[in-house]
Amino acid sequence: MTKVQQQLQKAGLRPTRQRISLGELLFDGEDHHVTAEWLYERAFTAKIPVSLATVYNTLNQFTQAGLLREVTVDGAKTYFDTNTEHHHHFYREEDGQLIDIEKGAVSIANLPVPPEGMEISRVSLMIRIKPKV
Amino acid sequence: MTKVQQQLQKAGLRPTRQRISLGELLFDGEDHHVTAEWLYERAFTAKIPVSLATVYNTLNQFTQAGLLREVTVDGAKTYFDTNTEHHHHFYREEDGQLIDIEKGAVSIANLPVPPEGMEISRVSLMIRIKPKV
DNA sequence: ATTTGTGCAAATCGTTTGCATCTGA
DNA sequence: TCAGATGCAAACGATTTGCACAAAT
Repeated sequence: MTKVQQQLQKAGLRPTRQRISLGELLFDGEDHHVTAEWLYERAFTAKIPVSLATVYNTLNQFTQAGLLREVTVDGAKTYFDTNTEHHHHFYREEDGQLIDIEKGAVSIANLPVPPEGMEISRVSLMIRIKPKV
Repeated sequence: MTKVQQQLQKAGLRPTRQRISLGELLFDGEDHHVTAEWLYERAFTAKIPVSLATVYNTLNQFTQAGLLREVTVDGAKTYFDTNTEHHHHFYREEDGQLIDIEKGAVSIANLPVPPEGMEISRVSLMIRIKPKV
């Protein structure tokens, strides 16, 4: 039983062909920031027969299971980050790529107090970058 | 000539009925975070005949002209902020409302250095909040 | 008179869903 | 066996666009 299969099992997800295959593409030890579309194409070139709908479903399930973290950028696309630790991103405006910011490379001083009766759920910092002129 | 008309003129936008009306709704001295849909309904109840497409177009033009600032939150909706100064937001997860964070209430220590050949274009901090349990 | 804006409906994009069919435990 | 997963195509919601008509300079 592969590592991916174990992860799926622990998450209560049936280790089906497509979930295992997609899992293998995603969890190869590196950090990835993928869109559904990207993963779909990647699977296609890897000769893994899977539909786009299933890729979406699978990404959402993986996210629910805590295997991925959803990152929303501009409007449009949603990224899924294989690095599920809390961290921030650079966002390259030219091509829409996300780049991790090393944990600890930034710190936010004196977080503002949330309004009465509210508590902070998540803090996200996004640094948009563009080519120097 | 009203204030809004002057703003439009300065921005090189023809002061048409709908632009003036929408401008009046937006720039009433308070800060607003509006969605196209919201403004459309607001205009409707204010008996301003305008189509949703025109609301979108107008918001985009105002944004280009620097009269508004676009704020993207989750996926889906885009907000337009009448406060065009650089500032951050609380985001209420329960109802999707944006709340300004007073300028100077937060500070980000040691911003990370962008990758080679890149420069920072914009830094945005979004603090998601939820009701205390 | 010319240029620019507006309204409508159709088009687009990313994403989700309904449903019949398959598949893993 | 049989709940749960997959594929497809159709449904979706937010936003944009093409084009005929209307209004501003």
